[in-house]
Amino acid sequence: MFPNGRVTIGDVARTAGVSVATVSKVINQRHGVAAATSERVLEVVGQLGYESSLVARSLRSLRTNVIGILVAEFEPYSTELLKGTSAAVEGTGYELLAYSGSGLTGENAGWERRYLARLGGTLIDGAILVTPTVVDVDHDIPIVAVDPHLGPSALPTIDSDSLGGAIAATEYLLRLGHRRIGFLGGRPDLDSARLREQGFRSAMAAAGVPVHPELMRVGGYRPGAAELPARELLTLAERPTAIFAGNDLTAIQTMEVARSLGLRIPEDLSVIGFDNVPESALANPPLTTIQQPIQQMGAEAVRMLIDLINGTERAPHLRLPTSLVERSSCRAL
Amino acid sequence: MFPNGRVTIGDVARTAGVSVATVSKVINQRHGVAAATSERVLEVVGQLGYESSLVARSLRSLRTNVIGILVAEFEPYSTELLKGTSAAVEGTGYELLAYSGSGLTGENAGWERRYLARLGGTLIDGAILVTPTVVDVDHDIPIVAVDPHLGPSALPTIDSDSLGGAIAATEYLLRLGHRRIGFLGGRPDLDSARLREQGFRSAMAAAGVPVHPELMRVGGYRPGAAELPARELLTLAERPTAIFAGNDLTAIQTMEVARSLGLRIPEDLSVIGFDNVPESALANPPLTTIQQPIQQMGAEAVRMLIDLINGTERAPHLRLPTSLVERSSCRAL
DNA sequence: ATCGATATCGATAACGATTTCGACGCGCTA
DNA sequence: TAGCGCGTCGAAATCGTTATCGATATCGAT
Repeated sequence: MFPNGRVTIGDVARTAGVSVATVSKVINQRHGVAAATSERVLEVVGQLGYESSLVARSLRSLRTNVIGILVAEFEPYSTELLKGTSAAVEGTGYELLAYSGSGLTGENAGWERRYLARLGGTLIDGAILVTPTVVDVDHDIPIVAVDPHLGPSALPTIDSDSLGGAIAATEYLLRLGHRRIGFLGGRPDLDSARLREQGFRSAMAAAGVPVHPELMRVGGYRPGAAELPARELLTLAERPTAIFAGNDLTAIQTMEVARSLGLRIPEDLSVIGFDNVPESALANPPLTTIQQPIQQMGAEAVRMLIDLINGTERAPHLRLPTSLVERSSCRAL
Repeated sequence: MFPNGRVTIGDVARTAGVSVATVSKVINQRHGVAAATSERVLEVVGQLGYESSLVARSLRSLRTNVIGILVAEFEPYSTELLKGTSAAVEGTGYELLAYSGSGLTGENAGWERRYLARLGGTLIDGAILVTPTVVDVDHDIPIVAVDPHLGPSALPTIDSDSLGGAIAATEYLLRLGHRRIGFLGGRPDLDSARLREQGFRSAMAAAGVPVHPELMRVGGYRPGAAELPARELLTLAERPTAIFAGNDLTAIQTMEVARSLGLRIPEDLSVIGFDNVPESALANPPLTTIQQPIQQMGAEAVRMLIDLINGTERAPHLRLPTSLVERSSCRAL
């Protein structure tokens, strides 16, 4: 019926015998249009199956009722977060748009800035940044950071008690009799990674156990990034009896490397992770780890962001508790 | 520096002392601009940190190098799929945009059509529809359906061997000695749900075991939707000794209902699911289920879609195998 | 009958980008 | 010297929508 395939506001206007402007008003429920006209327009809209283009709309106007969540890639942590945000957005009138770039890895830090710019004037009314590589962005729109970058953040943030969790994990290994404990850190630019290392060190110090520099490695949070340091750690002349990994992905990779080296878990090596993503229960053996309430963090991020959009003020920082979940990857020495 | 906060192509043009058109040509590497000019423009682009707006660009032109994946909500199945697509998109030059609406539930079938329209002329070059509620859409852009709707689909589709998987699940329960087996179906408009029921029936028939109509219920795939039918099934005068659930979410809910009714699993009731999402291993007890290669399905969807966009032809239907994974939710009678 | 207040409506300018096409300068040839 | 072709560049149209604001119609009051 229409040459383009797409039916535009112009088509509706022509069919209904009114102007484009009037149709726009009807759609957006602005006042200043007669009830009869409005009804006629709405009928045509229904007949033609017109839907206003999000792209064109967002180019012109300010509100889109869409909130964006920016992740580097969809790995277990960010998808867990996505589940939480998805559930929380239900019934709020907002829609969720998740954006992930390819090749946004390691070297090109600050990609969120570029993406926020690319998303343009406002495809989105606000954004959630997951494990951002920046501490600040031009506040064109409200932004909430989950698991924020190092340093005093200008952004409202949500994280979990990494310090306490790391202490709990370390004390757990200590209690099992381990003394030679390897530490496989996370993305070094993340506040959470620093706190986890700090928690590890302080728990070790409190127990009077020295930490050997050779046992401190950095794994990064990306899938694949932990393989090399894990291998280095496990082929040391004097191998650690336990490894505390900065996140579950790293821990799972460590177990794979260990197995490829002929080590049995937990008999020859204990491994503890951090996050408690669902995959950890699938690992072989099931991973003992520190749980973060990831989905809840996502939900809180949404609530905070919407409050920010609406101008309702709220505490700009929220820290949720962590807890130990014991499975089968650790054993007393 | 710039009133708007955002730096536009116009700002770049003005600063570089050229026209907007020239800047556009430089950005898009069109020929017809002198090397010296090009260099100067690129320098200004760098200085100002200009990024072209995806919104404005997509309004005017055809390609965006973004592919969209439309899901009703981010539950375990669709997020698993997301992981697969995310990994597959890496290195292809495409970016991934996941869109989920709120309140897109049950009653408003055909929401994909509206969304595809809303996404406009082309914010995206192609789309992946996950468990769509429609069998067909206006092919404005290439589209691939994962776990498609009932009926002969005009769309290229990807699914897994639901029939074979359901037969395997049923035979497994039969082998354990169960005869009175309840079936908790999935979204009835999905081809996979129909095939799973069909597989169940045919395996039962092959074993000469009658299926009682009172033991056939429909759960739906949504979180929360299975509670009522599960309760009905478990409070029957003559309770089933085993339940085959149409997907893992349903199975997990069934186990929760069972526990709330004081039933122990697997002592009093065996439960088997379908999908093998990571959450199933976290369930209590860990769920025995039929595995679909969900992430692989996502990866194949991306490959197929990109081939479609590029015009490279490919088989329009792909079916991946399923397999049984035994955990602890089933027991011999 | 005329005026002015109030509703209703539409022409038009943005929004930020891409693309077409004509203008311009320059060197070369007839 | 006039004409032609070529390489560069920019003015302007366009995409679909919303916001502004002037134009028209309606109607009660004087």
